[in-house]
Amino acid sequence: MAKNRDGVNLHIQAFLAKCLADENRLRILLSVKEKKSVSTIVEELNLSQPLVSHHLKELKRSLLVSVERRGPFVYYELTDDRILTILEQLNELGEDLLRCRTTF
Amino acid sequence: MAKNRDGVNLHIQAFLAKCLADENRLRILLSVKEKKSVSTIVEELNLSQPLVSHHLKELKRSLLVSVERRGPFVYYELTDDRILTILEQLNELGEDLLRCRTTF
DNA sequence: TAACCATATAAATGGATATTTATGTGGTTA
DNA sequence: TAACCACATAAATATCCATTTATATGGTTA
Repeated sequence: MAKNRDGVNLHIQAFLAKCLADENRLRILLSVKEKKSVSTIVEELNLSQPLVSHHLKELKRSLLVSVERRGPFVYYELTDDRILTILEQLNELGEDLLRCRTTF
Repeated sequence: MAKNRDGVNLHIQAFLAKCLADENRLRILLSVKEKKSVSTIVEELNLSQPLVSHHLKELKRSLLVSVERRGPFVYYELTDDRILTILEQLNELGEDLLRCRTTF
């Protein structure tokens, strides 16, 4: 896999970051910390069903969520909790940056 | 500042993630780990000068880089090293996810 | 099989954003 | 001041992406 001199894969990073770059997708991602059906997510977040399906498809493509069909229901679940840690760090960093800015 | 029940600010997270969601912007971000002038970045990354300026403007807007003018030169530098840690974790997570997928 | 439910997909639309090309601005030096 | 350099900005374009609306698929139950 191609890496630059930092031993880091820009493509992977940008790809995953893209998944985190939309508020609705983030809400869905956080929502499936516990395994949920599509309709449950739709109700919980008050988003249209096709929109939720669309974002879930993206999240699945990024392997951040996994899918399981049970009868007519389809359940989605967060694949790896580390994404939550990363999000927390993004949040903390963002707030610190804002604090510094408004301090000066 | 508005937070959801996870004590987390979706807006900040999505905003910062957007900054990381473009490969060229990532390259620029990593490049200014050491303070550099615009022209240096342009040469180093082989990107057009307006494109680099454009992305630097975005990075500055996100407070991820800081600016300093010295004579005719303008120097940009990473504001906070924590973004590098976050990028490393994104990379590690991404590679692990890929590994799992190709394993099964 | 028909009707129904949950979800996925397609098509259409609007808005954002990456990139290029052209031009402006501000500092420096002759 | 004029010419020049470094950088920023504007305008134009093209691509991508979020969202909506409409429709299809696949499973269930009558």
